[in-house]
Amino acid sequence: MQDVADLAGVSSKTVSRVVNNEPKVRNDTREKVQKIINELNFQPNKSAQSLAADRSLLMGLLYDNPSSAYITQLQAGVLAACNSHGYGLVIHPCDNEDDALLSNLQLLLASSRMDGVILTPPLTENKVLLDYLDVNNIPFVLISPLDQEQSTPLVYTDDTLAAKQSVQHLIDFGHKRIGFILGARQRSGSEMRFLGYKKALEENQIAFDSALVVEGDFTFESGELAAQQLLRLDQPPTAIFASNDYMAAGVMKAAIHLRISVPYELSVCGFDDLPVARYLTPTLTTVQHPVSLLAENAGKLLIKQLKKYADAFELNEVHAEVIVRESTGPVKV
Amino acid sequence: MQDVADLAGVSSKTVSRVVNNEPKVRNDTREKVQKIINELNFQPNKSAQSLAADRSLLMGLLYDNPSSAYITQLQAGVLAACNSHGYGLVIHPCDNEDDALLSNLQLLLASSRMDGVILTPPLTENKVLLDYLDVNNIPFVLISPLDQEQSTPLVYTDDTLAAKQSVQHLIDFGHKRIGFILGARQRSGSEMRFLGYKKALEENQIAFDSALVVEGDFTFESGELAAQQLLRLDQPPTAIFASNDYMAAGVMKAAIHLRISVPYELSVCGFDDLPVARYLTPTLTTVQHPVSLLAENAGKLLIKQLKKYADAFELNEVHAEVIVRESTGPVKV
DNA sequence: CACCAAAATGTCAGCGCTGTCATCTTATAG
DNA sequence: CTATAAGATGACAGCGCTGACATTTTGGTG
Repeated sequence: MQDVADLAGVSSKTVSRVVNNEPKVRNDTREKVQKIINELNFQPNKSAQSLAADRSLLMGLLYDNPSSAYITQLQAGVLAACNSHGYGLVIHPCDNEDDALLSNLQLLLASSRMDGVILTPPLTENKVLLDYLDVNNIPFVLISPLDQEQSTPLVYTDDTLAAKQSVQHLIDFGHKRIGFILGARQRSGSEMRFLGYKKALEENQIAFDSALVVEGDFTFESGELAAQQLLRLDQPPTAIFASNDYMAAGVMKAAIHLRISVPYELSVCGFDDLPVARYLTPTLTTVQHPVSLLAENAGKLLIKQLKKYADAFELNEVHAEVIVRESTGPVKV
Repeated sequence: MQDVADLAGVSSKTVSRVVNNEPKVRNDTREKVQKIINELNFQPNKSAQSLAADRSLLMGLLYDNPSSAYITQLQAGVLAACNSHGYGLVIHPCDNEDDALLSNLQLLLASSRMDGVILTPPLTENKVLLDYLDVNNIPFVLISPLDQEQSTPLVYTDDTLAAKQSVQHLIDFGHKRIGFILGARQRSGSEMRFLGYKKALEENQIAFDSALVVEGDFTFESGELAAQQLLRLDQPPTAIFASNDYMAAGVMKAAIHLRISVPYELSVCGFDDLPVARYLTPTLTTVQHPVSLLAENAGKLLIKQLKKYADAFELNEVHAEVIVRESTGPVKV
């Protein structure tokens, strides 16, 4: 830093100002310094910055999610936000059911001194955890919490619209009896996806039939059970919309065992576009969740809270998209 | 730290010595100080440590792997090693084919100042990268590199044995014509798995038939193509061993399309125990790769290099295990 | 018990940066 | 053209720790 200062003919403090994007630096000075910084490829020493400014320049990403595909997308998104703003990322897989969760976290916070954290479901509903963060004044951002009306900073996608669109896709194929498998109650997506299902029916003047709605909990097994229940109805559905891909995979298994051919006798639609969707036979029509983008926005939102002189971010709304593959087709005549 | 020193009646330097596990501290002093540390729940300030000692206490985990399941296991293992030794983890997904890989990495190293890195395939074969690390004196550990005889610190599992065992499992079911789908050439596992296959045949006096060996590249699609080729032989195999689960999933798809029932007419065996193995119908017999343990050992090995006063680790050999599920069964009579 | 080397402990500067506050420069009003 | 405030820059201490070196303590020796 002193090299830069000398070459630019300013004090190291001014270089610091430029590095930290502080105001009250004349534009030509800023440019001059920035030029030298680029030339010398100067990178501020993170440890020194942290020590002097008493902030770690670290953010934590806490998750308790069985889906590794979800996790890697999450990480990729948050990393993108971190990298472009000089933040480091501390990842922390945890177990929401574990009583020691909080004490583990305290240890982690004590040793890493993270400036803020990002929480994903189901941690977003963990009152004890949220209270702890509140009390200790640790800024946080929630990704897809159940309650999206709260005042806490949060990001989420409009699953309702996405679900509606994919049910519409089924309706366009002529389906009228469409089964729906609910997700775990405590996840925000569950309710929204169900709502989208109902909206699609409504818009197409198809009567809602509660017999066609079965509970699930996002696991493969629950999908299989739910499908068995649906397919044994007197008037079984011609299409099933599962609230996630694991349950859709379960539906496929049930169909195979009942010798029901997908998509000729039954259309199946999932949600999330997990890798498994591509490996099933037939491949699964599903909804691509922009997890990575969501996570990036969460990261930016957090940085905005942390930085004194943050750039303004436009956190565009993120859209989910229906991916049509082989598991959906016209209703059997 | 000063609090601890005062309470223990020693200088802060001695506390530092205890914290860093340095020798030349009398045992009773060490215990006394450690007791106060525990009581006060003292955590050394990482930034100050890094700044003063000129090391970041950070290690990097570099990977370019499409499988998110692999990645999360990897991370879990390395994190375990890091957490128990006061190290932080910087994760860095990268693209081995990208020409900018090195320059990105230089940036990363410049900003995070990682003390060492862990590389996974295929980065383990990237000469440019390895040279760069060598030249810049950045310690590294390789996970499952192609060449396990080199002098670089590395960890790997004995895929040969695991493959041999699962082929034995097929032979025990009475299979004699067993197809084998090779993995990508440049991955260490490919050759070892093939070797295990050949060894199993040999030990059971089954003649090796090159017509039963088909190339693949670890992708779903290549598995499907390979299976089509195998199943259209005049004397098709009664079992197929695929070098990973994605290809095994492709085999299942090919079987479904050719109306060959698994496991009644064809047994299928995968490798890696990826999540998809559980979601296929029938569920897939495969080999569980102890990736997490492997990664933990890699982390420990790296720390050993980095720490001046490292504890000694016993890096026990890690064993892969055959997981028998539904996709394998007795040969059809 | 004096002596000495080795072991144990302490002293203190300084790692590279930022916060605080002092100083200098500029723009604007009168 | 001066007065004044706001804007821009600089000087310097100190963040919490460790490395180098100084000092004290210990235990073994003759």
